[in-house]
Formats: sequence, structure tokens, C-alpha cells
Amino acid sequence: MSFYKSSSKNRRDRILHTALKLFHSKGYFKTSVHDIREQADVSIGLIYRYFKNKEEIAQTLYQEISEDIFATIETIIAQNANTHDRCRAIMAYYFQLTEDFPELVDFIIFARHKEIMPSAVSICAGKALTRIREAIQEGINNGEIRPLALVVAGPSLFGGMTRLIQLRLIGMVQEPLPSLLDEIWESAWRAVKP
Amino acid sequence: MSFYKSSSKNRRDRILHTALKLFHSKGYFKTSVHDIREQADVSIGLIYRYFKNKEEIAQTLYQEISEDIFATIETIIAQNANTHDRCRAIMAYYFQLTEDFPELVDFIIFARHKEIMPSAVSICAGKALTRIREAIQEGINNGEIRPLALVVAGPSLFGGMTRLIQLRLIGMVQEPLPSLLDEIWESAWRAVKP
DNA sequence: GTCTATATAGTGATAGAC
DNA sequence: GTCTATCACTATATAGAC
Repeated sequence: MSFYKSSSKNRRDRILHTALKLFHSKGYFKTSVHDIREQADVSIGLIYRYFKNKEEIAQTLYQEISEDIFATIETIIAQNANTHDRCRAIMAYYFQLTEDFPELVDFIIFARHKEIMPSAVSICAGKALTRIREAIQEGINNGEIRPLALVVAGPSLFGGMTRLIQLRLIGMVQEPLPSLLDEIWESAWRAVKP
Repeated sequence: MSFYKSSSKNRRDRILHTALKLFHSKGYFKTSVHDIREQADVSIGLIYRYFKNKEEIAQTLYQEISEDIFATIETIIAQNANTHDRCRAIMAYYFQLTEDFPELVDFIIFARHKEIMPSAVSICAGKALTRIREAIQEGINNGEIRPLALVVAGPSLFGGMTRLIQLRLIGMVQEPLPSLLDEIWESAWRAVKP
């Protein structure tokens, strides 16, 4: 479906794919449009035909990736019956995503969006994150999770995961994340279960 | 002691202080040396007399702040007798630091150091973080913490805190963090206690 | 120590041919 | 749709006076 899943022949997708790779390896601000041009093997003119400017490349990236992740989260929630199973499946999904597409996770979770896309309207939340919070709230309401403020329950459940992903991305964790899932999930759930 | 604690008359400290403020509000890459010049009310020439280049400003910032934080962590560890009390005090410290000097915490924890300071030698770890990890390992060894891999225990204990700080910095948490300390600490400790 | 003025290079973005 | 050539600007960094 998305530009990052196939090494697209489609030129627009190739631009996006290349941009994401470079944003990850060099950082957004150190990546020039000329860098993208060179690596994607297209012309400057073509890039500016598809995207108004560099920021719009980042915005497109953000939107398309967010959409994909959100869809998966929805599916996971639909396929699992309770908060425990849902959250665990979500964690497994993010871990696998990090192994398969590290540059994608880096961009969507750890990029400084306000800095990169100042003109975008408050995306910092992200649809997926909102959906996850709703699921947690439901768990609190029905007693699966002990009565915590939502603002605390979220970080309690997923803070460890987020930190592990970050450490993995900067090379400070050697183990593939899925191999740590059982252990970190056990911790996360102990933190919030009644 | 440090440049950020007093609104220094010292010009070098004023440059550092101003740079940190701007790195936080605009981001490192969108802050030009001329911006720093203007806000700090000094000349370009003076900035380049004290610092080789823009990156060295960031490095100095990182080093001096790290040093301060590390010293505090050492003190906290010395003043508390066990892992539980030490880690809780560390969490309280970071929360208070975030309220008092948000731009400092933002820079030291969430800046993309590899991107900003590519020529610096592997600072991503940070002395303070290493020290904290040692304290956790000690807790695992003496049975205060259940037998977890260190790579999992760290994020389990402090992942929630880190995430809360991040959310607070981007304005998605309204409550002052110290008011959430009891609740998040309870979660953190439940996650790792035997 | 502190300043102003300037060199240099690279970046985002456009124009216009094919 | 796709390309090349080029503009206008900004930013880093230096030179050299006081």
C-alpha cells in the first residue's frame, strides 16, 4: 500500500522513500533537497512538482505513515477483546515495526515535529496515540486497570516500550525488541493492573 | 554555579544561556548564530572568540549541564540507602528540574545529539544515565528488584517518567510533574519490585 | 575583550526548455 | 512529466580595527 513497503518504481514514492531514509540517517535539517534529488535519482524540478517545498515532504510522510499505523491499531483493537490483550498486541506491533522499518518509527515517534513542520496543525498527538489512550481509559473504567489518572496510566503502560524503542534506534540495545517483549510487557502490566 | 542558574553578567555565560533558550524555543537548526548574537546582545566576533563554532556551543552546553546533573545524581545516591529510595529521589529531582529549567531538560534528554553534535564522541549515554543504571543493577543484585535484564529494568523504572517529562515539555500535560510523582512512582515500582 | 564588515558556500526554490 | 540552469538569500565563519 504505502510508499515504504515496496521499493517503488513510482517516482513520487521513490522521493518519499528516499527522503525518509535520509531524514533518519542524516536528520531532517541536514538533508538538503539536493541530497534527496541525488539519492532518489530524479531532478530537483520533479521534486518541486510533487511537493510545494521540503516541509511538505515531511508532512506527507507523516500523514501517510500515521494513517497506516492508525489503521493497524484499529485492527488490533477490533481483533482483541480486552485492554490487556489489545495493549500487548500494540506493543508487539511497535516492536516489530521498529525492526522492519526503523527509519519510519524514528520519524513518526521521535522526530521533533513542531520544529520540522511548524505550519502543520498540532499533529503532536497523532491519531493512533489518541486511539490508544481511549483503549486505556476503557480499561480503567471497567476495572482491568487500577484507578489511575489517564495521564499517568498511558506513560506507565507504554513508557518502557517507548524508551526501549528509542534505545534500540540509537544503537544502545543489541537485542531485537520482539525478544524483549515478554519481559517488558510483564513490567508494564504489573504497573497498572489492580 | 552553572551558567543557567544566574542571569549572568559574564558574557560567555550569557551566550550559553541565550543559546540554550533559543535551542529550546526554535530548535538548534533554526537558531542562527546571529539570533544568539542579537538576544545575548553581544557581537558575532565575541561568540566565535569563545566558541569555535555553533556545534561547540551545543557541546559546551551538553557538557556543563551533564556535569551538574551527574553531581546531583551522585549526591542523591550517596544520601539514600537503597535502590528504592534512590530511584524515587532521582525521579523527584528530574520532575523538579523540568519545572524549573524546562529548556535544560529538553536539551539534555530529548535533543538529537548525534544530529547536533556529530563530532562529539558517543555522548548519547551520558554519565548520569550510566550511574543510574549501576544503581539499578545493584538493586537487582541484592534482590530489591526482581531478576530482570538491565536493559528492561531501566526502561521499566524510568520509561514512564521520561515519557511524562516529554509530554509535559510539549504541552500535553497540564499538571506540574511533582504533583504526579506519587502516582507514577507507584507504577514504576510495582513494575520492578519482586 | 570586543566590535563591524565581509568572504564564501550552500540551500531552498523558480524558470523555462523538451 | 521530466529535465538543466540559475537565482536570491541566508548562514557560518573570518579578518582586522579599536
